[in-house]
Amino acid sequence: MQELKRLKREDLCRSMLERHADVISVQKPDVALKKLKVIISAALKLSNRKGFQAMSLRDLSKESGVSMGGLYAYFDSKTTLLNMILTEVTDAVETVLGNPPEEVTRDPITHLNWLIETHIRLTEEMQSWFSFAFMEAKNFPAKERDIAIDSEELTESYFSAVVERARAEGRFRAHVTPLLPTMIKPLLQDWYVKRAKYKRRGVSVEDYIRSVQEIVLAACLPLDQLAARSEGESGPDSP
Amino acid sequence: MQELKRLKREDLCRSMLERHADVISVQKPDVALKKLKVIISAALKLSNRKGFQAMSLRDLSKESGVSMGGLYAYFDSKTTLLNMILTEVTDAVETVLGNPPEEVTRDPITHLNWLIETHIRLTEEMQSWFSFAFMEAKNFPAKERDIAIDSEELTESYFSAVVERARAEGRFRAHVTPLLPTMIKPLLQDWYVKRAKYKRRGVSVEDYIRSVQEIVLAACLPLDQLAARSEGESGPDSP
DNA sequence: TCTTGTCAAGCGAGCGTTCGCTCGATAACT
DNA sequence: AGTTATCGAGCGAACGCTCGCTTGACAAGA
Repeated sequence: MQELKRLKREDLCRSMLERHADVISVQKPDVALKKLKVIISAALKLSNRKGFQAMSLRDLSKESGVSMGGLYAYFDSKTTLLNMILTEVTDAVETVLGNPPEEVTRDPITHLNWLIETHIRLTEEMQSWFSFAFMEAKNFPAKERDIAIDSEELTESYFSAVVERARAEGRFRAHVTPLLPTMIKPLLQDWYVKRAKYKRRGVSVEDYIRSVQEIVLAACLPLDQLAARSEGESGPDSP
Repeated sequence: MQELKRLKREDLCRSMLERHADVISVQKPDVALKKLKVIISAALKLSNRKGFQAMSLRDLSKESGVSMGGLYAYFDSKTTLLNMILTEVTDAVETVLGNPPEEVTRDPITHLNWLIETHIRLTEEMQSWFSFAFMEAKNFPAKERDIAIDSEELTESYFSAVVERARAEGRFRAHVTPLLPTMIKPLLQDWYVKRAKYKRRGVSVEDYIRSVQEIVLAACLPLDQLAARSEGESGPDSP
């Protein structure tokens, strides 16, 4: 989980600053970083409350304490602001899920469990970013919508690859639905999409992770291994 | 599936006409029904393309061929239009899922399979309505958002009830995650939320239904029954 | 030490546009 | 002729975005 430590809001804003240096007119890095953090925090808060489209730049100005003109020192259009946040989220997914620790990849089942856990913990850590990026993606301008879709497909491909490998190595039972990798995604997404519901019901991240892992493994592991697992509850991942 | 037959756009619009007779100023029923159908079809088409908020009433006027003033003979505000469609969707869910045929409810496993199949077929039949109602629900005004949330919880309660019954009757294995009923929902929703993706990949409704049923049953049935099922592929639902 | 010049940074009234919505005029029936 | 249905120009408000102006920190010149 050490990668998740690097994903604090400050680091993400620093990365945004570098990536979009051409449209950000503020020169002094410490001033720019401090104010960008305020702006992004306000943008996430407002657009999580009522959606990105419905968030007016006047709302954002009031919430962040930065004037209308001041905002445009950090982006050249509202769509660019969308793009900046979106890029940071999709980059985080690729960085974190695409670089599993070496010891995890030795066993495909361990790898599968790691992907599930890490994805949920990542979306937990960056909950407002993910809500922002994917909940209303279909209403984005074409280019930004494609970024969101590509990111989703990339995530699915990580699951497809590890499922395919487990199948090839004979670690799964004879019949596993070919839609399994696709269907893992909605299970993971529900954690940040319906976050309020789970909070209200007192479901912890750990409960949720374990539950998704159980459902996924129940759908693909050989039956004798399922039996062994349910006897030694909370047993190790690797055989 | 005979209930689904009743859910044609014409019937839904007729129902809307009755339910909102107080705000619809057009008197002649046949004229009103015909025009309402055109308006609703256009509204669903446009808001599925770019979201309800982003759909302006001028867009709707142009798409439907009804003037701005003409539209206001059928609703007194844009929010009322939202409410009219939303109410029809949630009502359809309640009517269809809440009234299973008697022969289905005898066995809880059969009932569970029926709920999964019927929910997916319902959302297939009314795909644009469901996208409209739930994809951007969190950006709705408070009252309409609550309607959408209540409808979701009602759906979940149907699954909770049948899962609880199966558990009580000893039809499930010893350990089943308590989050199972909650997690069925995102699996069902993915069918209309990511409809374009499944279409592109050539996944049929039947494939999808079977896949969800497999995953859900694998998570709760006793292991020996799972073994029996996988031998006699496409076996009957009841033992 | 004090004055003055400079310029990045920030401000907010105001631009053109589009929004949801209204209403008096007109058209189409009975 | 009288009722019902439809129209679309027009309203005030709010939108994304701009631009002339103010501010404040800092360094050079006296």
